[in-house]
Amino acid sequence: MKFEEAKKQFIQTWGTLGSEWGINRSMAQVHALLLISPKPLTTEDVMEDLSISRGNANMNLRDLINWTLVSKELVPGDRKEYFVAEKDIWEIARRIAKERKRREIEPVLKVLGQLNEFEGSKENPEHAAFSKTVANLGDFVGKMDKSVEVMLKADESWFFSTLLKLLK
Amino acid sequence: MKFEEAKKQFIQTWGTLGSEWGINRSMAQVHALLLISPKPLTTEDVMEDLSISRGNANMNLRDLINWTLVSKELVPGDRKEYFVAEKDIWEIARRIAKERKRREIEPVLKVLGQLNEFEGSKENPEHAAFSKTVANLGDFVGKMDKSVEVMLKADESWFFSTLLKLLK
DNA sequence: TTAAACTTTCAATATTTATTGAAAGTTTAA
DNA sequence: TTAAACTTTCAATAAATATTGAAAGTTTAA
Repeated sequence: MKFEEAKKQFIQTWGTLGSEWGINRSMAQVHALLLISPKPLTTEDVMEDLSISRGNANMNLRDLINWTLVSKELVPGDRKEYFVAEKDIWEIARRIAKERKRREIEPVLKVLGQLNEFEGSKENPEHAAFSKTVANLGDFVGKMDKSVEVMLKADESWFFSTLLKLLK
Repeated sequence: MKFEEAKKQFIQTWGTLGSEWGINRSMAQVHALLLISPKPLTTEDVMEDLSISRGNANMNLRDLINWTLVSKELVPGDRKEYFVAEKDIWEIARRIAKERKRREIEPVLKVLGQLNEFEGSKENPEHAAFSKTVANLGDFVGKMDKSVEVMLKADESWFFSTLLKLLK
């Protein structure tokens, strides 16, 4: 396989994976492009390489910056903004986990807590089943939340070695 | 909060979470509905409770069955099909993890493996950066894949206690 | 200042994804 | 058998989401 083909396939694969995980395809592709670039890229570079519009490139770069996966970089003597991606995969995973914890897990945890205080009677099977499910889920999501905290505090080698040495 | 309101909010919250994770909103809502139902439900029950069409209800129930999160149940003396959800949250998590591993992680792992065999030169910085990123990602995704395997073999109490006792 | 270089915004449009509902298909009781 | 009860399919439609590109906004060098 030629380099150009491999590059295309990498960007496309990462885009597909992104959309399966609720991330906009273009954003994942811009990320992929920056991940494999040895040097900072401009908005124009991104537009050309991915054949997308200026507005689209700009928006996705801004989103990636919000996710703390990409940062702006200044090149002395040049007015353009350049962009670089964090390259350390473990650091990327941590930043994504941190954001999703904050944006998704925590709000759900809050709602589940509130829902357990509804006015119901133990005699009513509907109410009883509801209580039980909400409590179990709250418990589980709480553990997931704590697990992500462990991951955020850990370093890569400790985290995986703890898990993996248990697998024959 | 009254039961009916709590129920609505639960279904809505689960639907939102689903769509954030690349799962169709209706499918997550059907799942939520079955999760809190003390008894098996028919397609009609689902249609009415969620105000969705027969086709939609049928499709999402079929999808949930494919994900092994819901199963058909026969009620003697009744021709209708009834549906029940797996209620054990840990079991649900394992089944989802198993499916996503198969559908998403494994294909990506395969592609990343192939991409490392592209024809490139060490001298070319583009090629070198590409190799490095692809190799690092392959390594990381491989560890994720193994971690999911650990989870699939483990039981809930072991899995979480191993992780959580490390968190003060 | 100012005008060129660059970035951001956003209404219009295109694309993708989900939903409907009626028709076709299947199963079962009699 | 057959016809009623039920399930599935799928083309049409609606809804949600992403993308465009031109205009507005901002920054900088001179």
